[in-house]
Amino acid sequence: MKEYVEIFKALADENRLKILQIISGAEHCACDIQDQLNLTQPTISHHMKVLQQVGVVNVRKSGRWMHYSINKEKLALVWHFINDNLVNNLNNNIVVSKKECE
Amino acid sequence: MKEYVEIFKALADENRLKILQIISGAEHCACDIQDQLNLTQPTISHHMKVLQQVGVVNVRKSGRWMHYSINKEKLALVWHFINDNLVNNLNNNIVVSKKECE
DNA sequence: ACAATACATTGACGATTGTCAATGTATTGT
DNA sequence: ACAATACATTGACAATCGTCAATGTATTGT
Repeated sequence: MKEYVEIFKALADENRLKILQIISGAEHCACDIQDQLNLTQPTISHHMKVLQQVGVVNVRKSGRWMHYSINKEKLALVWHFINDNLVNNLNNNIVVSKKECE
Repeated sequence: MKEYVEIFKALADENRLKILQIISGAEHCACDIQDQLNLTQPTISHHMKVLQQVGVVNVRKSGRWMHYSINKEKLALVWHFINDNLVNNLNNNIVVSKKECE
């Protein structure tokens, strides 16, 4: 579960969500991302590292360029986590004795 | 989109995820949640406020008790946001001129 | 070899966050 | 009316986070 906490932390930033939207259509290089966001290069680099570390983006290095793309499988896991654990509660938790509050 | 940033911030905490799991099975009061997490009452109160404000939990007051439950519709929206905007990119973004990086 | 390019790393800063102790506010039972 | 209960609010603190300027590291083209 701590894994999902880290993923949600990575998603909990407007600029990182924008980055994911940018690369969700097609693979993009870091310079490309920088052109579309009003941020410095080190900041972009930092955000890409965060997104990589939690596994929601894939990286492909080619010469001087780093090409980033969405890791759909990872995001699908997040998708399932929300659905199974929070919405539908598939892990039918042994409800620890509910108090008599009404 | 900023709305989803706030929701992901709310989900980006281990104790708040635990709270959501606890109430995902059935409605629970705050004291019930406190019994299952090793946190003080003010901290629980704070977390519940965060979860309420972004709309992922519903509240029902009955006398001295506050009864919390999952807002499934809201979580379904999060679920769709990830799927439509990040994984499948349904809002086919007008790809701003990709540079000639290869 | 050298300059230019694409990106990473470091260090610093203000801002935000999770937590708690102390205190406040309704509501219930006697 | 009064004590007890369930929860909210306030204020404080350490820790984390987003950002940038400065600098470092590969890689390419000349």
